[in-house]
Amino acid sequence: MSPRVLVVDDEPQIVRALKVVLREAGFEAVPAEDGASALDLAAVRPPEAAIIDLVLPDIDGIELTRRLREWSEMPILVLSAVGEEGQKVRALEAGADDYVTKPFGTRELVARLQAALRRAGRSEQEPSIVLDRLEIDLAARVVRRDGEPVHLTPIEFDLLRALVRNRGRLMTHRKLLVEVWGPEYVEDVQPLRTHIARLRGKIEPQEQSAPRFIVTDPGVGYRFAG
Amino acid sequence: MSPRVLVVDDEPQIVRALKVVLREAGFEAVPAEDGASALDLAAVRPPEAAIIDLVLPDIDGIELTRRLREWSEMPILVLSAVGEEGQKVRALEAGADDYVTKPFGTRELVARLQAALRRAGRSEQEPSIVLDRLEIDLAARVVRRDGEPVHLTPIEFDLLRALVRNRGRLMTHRKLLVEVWGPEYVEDVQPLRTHIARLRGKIEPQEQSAPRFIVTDPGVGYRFAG
DNA sequence: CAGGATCGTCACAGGCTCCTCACGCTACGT
DNA sequence: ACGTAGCGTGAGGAGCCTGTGACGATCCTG
Repeated sequence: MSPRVLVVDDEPQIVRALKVVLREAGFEAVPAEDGASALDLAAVRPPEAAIIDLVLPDIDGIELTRRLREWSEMPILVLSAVGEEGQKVRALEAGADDYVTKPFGTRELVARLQAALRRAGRSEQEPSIVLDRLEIDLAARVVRRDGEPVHLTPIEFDLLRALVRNRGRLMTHRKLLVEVWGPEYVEDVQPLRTHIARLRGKIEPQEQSAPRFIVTDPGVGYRFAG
Repeated sequence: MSPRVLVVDDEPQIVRALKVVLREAGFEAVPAEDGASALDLAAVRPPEAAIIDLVLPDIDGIELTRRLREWSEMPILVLSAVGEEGQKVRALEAGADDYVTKPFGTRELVARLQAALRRAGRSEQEPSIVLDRLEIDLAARVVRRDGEPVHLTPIEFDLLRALVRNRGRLMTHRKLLVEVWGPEYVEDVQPLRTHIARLRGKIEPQEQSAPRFIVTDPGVGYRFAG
């Protein structure tokens, strides 16, 4: 079952274009041509996300955003034509998750939609993990060892989070570098090593011995033992 | 024990549908088919919340809302058919927490119900916190140090509240800026720093030392030590 | 066994974030 | 008009985070 995306726009060609784009990206577009029918559709069978044009025949996109936000936390993207950028702040205040100016690339739109969905799914509830005497609360960004809070630097925590989110699975150097530093740092393996070392020094139970949590996979990457 | 929700409606099919939906969402539905029996049921064993149809055999939903409000602060959702939107204001004035127009999606209804319960749980009792010699009463918007009231400016108090509501957890610069200043100020970290400094000056026990309450997480944000 | 590749560790220097403080602006009440 | 409260801004300095490069250890391979 592909995720449903409510598309609210009164220009048929835009709706048609979005339908195609979304289908290719694995979404099902649910079209609505004005605010009232959008609210009805969303009420009867709430979609996973919504793309809303700023200008609609009845109420404007911002008002529609506000109405949906009254009861739903679904990701909402607002579309606008050029020259309407001034509305951006108001749209975000009303609860929109992102604001896209026409003309937009279809790939950009899909990317933004997926990013919003990822954020929504993630904020739900990050897992809190306890093993041995190590305690990791990703949401609170807190790590404890033997009950005592351990201070981690930003990179150290992001690294640990990337590993823990995929615990049991192998994380290649490449994946870790992209996730923590960004795509342009794919080559810089040495800093990664250094930070892994520092992280181990803070969370591994005993010095001078085989790591319990962060295991090295020589030539490939690291994995968090879950 | 799942929370009990009073469902007042004289149409058996609606009641049956709501029963199923609520059970799936972790609630127990307590059905009543008219206002009189609803009042009886609520009096005998008060539910956590109520969903009331606008049209009932004896008294109307608004009157029932008013009667319940005389002694209860439970969240109340009023249902109405299309064309009855004019009643919305009256329902809210009578003390309803939300107003849902049929046809409604089951997930929307549940979302609104949960939102209302969240609001109720929050306003009911904003945590009043005492640690060391600091006392914070969020509901009363009062802060004391050693029993003496401390004056906080609006921004300072909102900042403290955002931190205290999430105490123990890290609040990123971004989150604090959105919560206190609004989404359009996401970038303005320096003012945040300044106000944190002023706030610390007013509530931290000793000058010239490591903060006891508002702890800095370098590169990420702040957290309130709870 | 020899060579090479990968990895862990360490000290260090640069840079960035943060705190503090003084100042100017605005809104508001006297 | 004047004073005050609340707020944002910028400079300056301290402290911490981070990347770097070198070195030794380990493992694999030929």
